[in-house]
Amino acid sequence: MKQSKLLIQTLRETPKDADVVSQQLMMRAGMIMKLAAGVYDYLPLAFRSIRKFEQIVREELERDGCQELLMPTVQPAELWQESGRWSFYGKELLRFQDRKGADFCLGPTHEEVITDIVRRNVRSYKQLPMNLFQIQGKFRDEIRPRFGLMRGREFIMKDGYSFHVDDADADREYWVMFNAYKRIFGRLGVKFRPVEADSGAIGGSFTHEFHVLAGSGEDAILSCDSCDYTSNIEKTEAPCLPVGNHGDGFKLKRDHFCTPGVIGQVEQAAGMKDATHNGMPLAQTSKFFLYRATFADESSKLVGAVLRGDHEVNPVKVKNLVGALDMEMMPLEEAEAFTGAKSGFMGPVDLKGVQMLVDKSLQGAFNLTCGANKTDYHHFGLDPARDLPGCTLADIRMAVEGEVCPRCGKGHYQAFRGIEVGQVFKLGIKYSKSMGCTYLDEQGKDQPMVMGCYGIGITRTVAAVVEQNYDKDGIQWPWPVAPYHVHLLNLDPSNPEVNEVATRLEQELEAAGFEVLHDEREGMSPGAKFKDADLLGFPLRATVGAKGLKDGVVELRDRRTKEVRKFKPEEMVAEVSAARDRILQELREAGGR
RNA sequence: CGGGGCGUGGCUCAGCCUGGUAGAGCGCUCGGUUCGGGACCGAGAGGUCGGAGGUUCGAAUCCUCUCGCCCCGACCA
Repeated sequence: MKQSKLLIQTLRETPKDADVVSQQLMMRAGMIMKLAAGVYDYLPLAFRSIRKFEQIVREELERDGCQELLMPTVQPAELWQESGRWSFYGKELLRFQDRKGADFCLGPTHEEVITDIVRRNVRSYKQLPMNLFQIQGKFRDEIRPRFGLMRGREFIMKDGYSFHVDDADADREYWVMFNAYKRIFGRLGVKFRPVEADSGAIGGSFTHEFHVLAGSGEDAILSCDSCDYTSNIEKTEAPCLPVGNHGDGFKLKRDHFCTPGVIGQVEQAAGMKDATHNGMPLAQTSKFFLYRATFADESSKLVGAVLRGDHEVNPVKVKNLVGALDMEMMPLEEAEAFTGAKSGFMGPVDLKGVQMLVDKSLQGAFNLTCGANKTDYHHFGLDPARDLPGCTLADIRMAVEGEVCPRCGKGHYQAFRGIEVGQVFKLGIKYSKSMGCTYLDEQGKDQPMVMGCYGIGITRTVAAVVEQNYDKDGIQWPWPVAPYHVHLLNLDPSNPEVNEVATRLEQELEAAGFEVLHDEREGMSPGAKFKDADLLGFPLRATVGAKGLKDGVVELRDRRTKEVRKFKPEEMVAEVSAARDRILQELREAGGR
């Protein structure tokens, strides 16, 4: 490919609204352009990388017998009403009407459509299992799109769905997909981790997210340094860390103390072992949160969470524990009206109609302090077991880096940041049941199919690859998803000899199966071409110039190691092949973990 | 949704406070000199100053409304 004909405009300056590295570099490299908030053009170079990654995904999924199909982006409301999600899916679902006033939406995901397809085409257990996938544009009207391709509103996704006769077979397929995903991300040569994740209240089954590790990742991951327990912090099991009870084992009766000004000092207070404040010992504080949880049947209830003062509540755990569909903190004014105390003096005692959850690190604790639900007063001597009848003891806190892993009891949590690029999920019969996707079993009885779903964010993965592969000069594409393999720089295109050699090398390399971008643009200084080549970041850069040819040599440079080799033009194909083999070998060794 | 900021040529931005001929650098076109890490000279093309309304002799600039974009927040009871 001749670069003079390529649709590309590299930028010397960073566009001002690009806030993450992948977005900055891909915009500067002329790969993507922003069309609207969270909506991007994928220009030819980016599209090549996208297509290459899609191809990897296809190959690995087809190895496991998955079938590719393509569903429409526009979906009728009826299907969503059938599954019940038309009303539950929030504002992320972009809805609109056609000229007749019929409701439609842009598909953010395709459970409804695929379930409809399968229920109309599959009747017998003999046809199962079946695993179908598509690669397609999705639209989710995010509250706040950001981070370029990593959190766009429109993006390309691989979504796959499997259908099974029973739970056991769905579980089997889950692990088949789990391993397929490990191969897929392994082939990219990026550092990634499969991560145990929150599966939400529905189904309650297990799920893994696949994360590409990158400092700019939106998700926090904790990984045990001894066993292989790795999980999203939303889900990470927190070890039980009981407080030593204050008061030498004397269980005090609960009483309240005037403590004006003790607000928002829980953290500090908890750190001061023997400190007192207005006569109130602060060694053992508790903190308290009030939530309103809403459920699938549109009912709602109040939920209270009680934790050690120095611990952080994990709202996802609280939400799942009560089985809520959605949960939010009670607005301050409402909470003040409900408890009768100003912020800083609310507490869990004697609140009616509140499901009370107590973090398990408070098991056996007594003599705790807590808000007294009376402004300027705190209780001292709180004993959850005694004072909070009907409370549930559970893990509701956020685990923290460095804590002992409760799974193996030996290792400690290490923290990572990750970009979620894939997820495998067991759906169960949520959709097949509500939408009547059934099969006839061997007894001729109607049974709902058990489903699994499997997603990979294609465009997000490509961005994540960039997040993990760049230096100050530009991108460093891993071979498998590089837009081109070789950037052939023709430094003197007006020099007939140089031009002849460069053109011949382009043809030879392409004949040998390499993808070559030949920079034969005229009137550009060598420096400018080098800068552009670094920015675009193809794995290999071949240089042909008058200066080199005078000595009978051309050059090959590795974008990553910056190693340069000089040799005769006729050795180019062999040199590129050798470099490719070496790069792919290193990639295999680095792949996976 | 709450708070803050920004909309001026393809990109980065100045001009606005204090109203009076729309600017710079990069990029683009043409000519020339250069030519191994973003060269230089000269000549050009390209802008309803996001949009609407208002104030004024006169608005990129002041006022009102509106649209778009960006950032922060939306867990410490």
